[in-house]
Amino acid sequence: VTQETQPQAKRKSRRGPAAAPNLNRDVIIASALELIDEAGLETFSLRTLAQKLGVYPTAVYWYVPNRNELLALIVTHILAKVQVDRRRRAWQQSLRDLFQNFRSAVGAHPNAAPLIGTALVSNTEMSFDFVEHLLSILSRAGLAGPKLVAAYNSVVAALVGFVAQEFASMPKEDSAAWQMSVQQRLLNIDPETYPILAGNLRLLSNKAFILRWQNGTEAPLADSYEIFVDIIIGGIAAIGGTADG
Amino acid sequence: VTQETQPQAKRKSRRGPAAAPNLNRDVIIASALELIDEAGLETFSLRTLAQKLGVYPTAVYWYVPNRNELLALIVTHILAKVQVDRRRRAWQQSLRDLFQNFRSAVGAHPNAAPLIGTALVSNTEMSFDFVEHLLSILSRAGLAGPKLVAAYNSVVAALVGFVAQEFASMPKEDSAAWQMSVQQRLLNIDPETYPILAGNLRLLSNKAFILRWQNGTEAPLADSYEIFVDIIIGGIAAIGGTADG
DNA sequence: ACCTGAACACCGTTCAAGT
DNA sequence: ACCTGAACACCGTTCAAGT
Repeated sequence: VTQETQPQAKRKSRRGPAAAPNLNRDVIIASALELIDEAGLETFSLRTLAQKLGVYPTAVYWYVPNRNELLALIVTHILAKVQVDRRRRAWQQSLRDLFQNFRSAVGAHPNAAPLIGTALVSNTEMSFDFVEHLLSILSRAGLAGPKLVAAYNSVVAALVGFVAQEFASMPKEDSAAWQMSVQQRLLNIDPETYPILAGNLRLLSNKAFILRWQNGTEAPLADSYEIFVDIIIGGIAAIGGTADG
Repeated sequence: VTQETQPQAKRKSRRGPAAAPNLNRDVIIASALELIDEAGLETFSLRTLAQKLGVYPTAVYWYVPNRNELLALIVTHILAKVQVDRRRRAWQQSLRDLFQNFRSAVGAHPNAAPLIGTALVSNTEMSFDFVEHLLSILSRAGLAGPKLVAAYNSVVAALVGFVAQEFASMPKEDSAAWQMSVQQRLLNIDPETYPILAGNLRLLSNKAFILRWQNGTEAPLADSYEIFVDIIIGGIAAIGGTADG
């Protein structure tokens, strides 16, 4: 039953034996990301990737140590699009741009969003350019010492937290029945026990975490994100000034 | 070769045939969480869970529709510990408590932290108590309309973003070689190209995202978290006041 | 150096069958 | 109602072998 998984036959039938695979890391990463973009993370496997590449599954192991490392490489690839522009402007504007760039980069590959939250955290491949850029912004905000560290962690947490959740795939996004049930539960809320929720139901429905049935691809949270950035900037400004931690 | 996976024999040999499994949702969730706490998410499977329960893997399906739903139930179980206290105090203090409670709840099961980021987002099982509680805090902060929605999203993003990352497991936490390599890379940083990073290396090493080699279990980010909460509170106060969105 | 090919030890999930 | 038991269609990863 291994006949179906013989990629060589496919490749030869298409291009003839002269068409060497010419595999390499970039091709693997690009193909993997295409698969994830098209079909999502759940269906992604090294075997479907190999099939797309016209290669045996084990061939990938020549360029990538294992599946997890491949996923980390994909995250690096996605976040490489987060430009670090060195124009000297107000730190608020620089931070605003960073937030927008980050959201754009992740939003370009929403199906890969769940990877950001876990893989960025300790990405050795991640260039220090990002780190230095963020630190310089916060320094310009008047932060130093422990407050600088805390603000750095805060911004990273904020970036990842919002965007990863915004584009996180809903459990059964395709199921109309599930979407209906979420909406039904919201409509049946008791205004006595949940007055504020009931009073703002129209504003919150499908526009707030936990209370939505579509993710950022179909129902973007751009407005909330801008205010989110305002909150972070305002908060940093509030703790700034005295730089003694 | 299915002899090894016959749990009935084990059960009988221990307790005799009278010892019925008495399976139910709570037992399954508790056992699953124990396995995750002990061995991590990577090794967790419905088959190891069934083995622990002394039951065939398929028996679990009587109580849980599938693996993903089980993981969602586990998240709900963990976050149920986030107490909603209805004492009327300054909104700042209520928000501070919420952040601390959330971090404690997730920190009690760090290996399950990656689940929080993706599963909370659309958890239908999640009680509306949490939502109403957060909305009431933000109302007391003077927010209404679109700003209320945005602040709600911001707090959820902040809660999940920081804590999920703080407790996210490092790629090869057990590997001393990997830890050394991270530290080496940091020590070899060029102070010319990365002046701020180099100048704050001692403060940042193992205490900042991307620049650490241990997660929150071994190297908690409690100090950063407190300042993070200050930033969020300060930012909400800054956008508050005028409640017209 | 780079890829094939077979094999190992797993998975989640289904379905029919038992009790 | 609740669980067994077998089976299906997958996985990631290893290792030896080819070229």
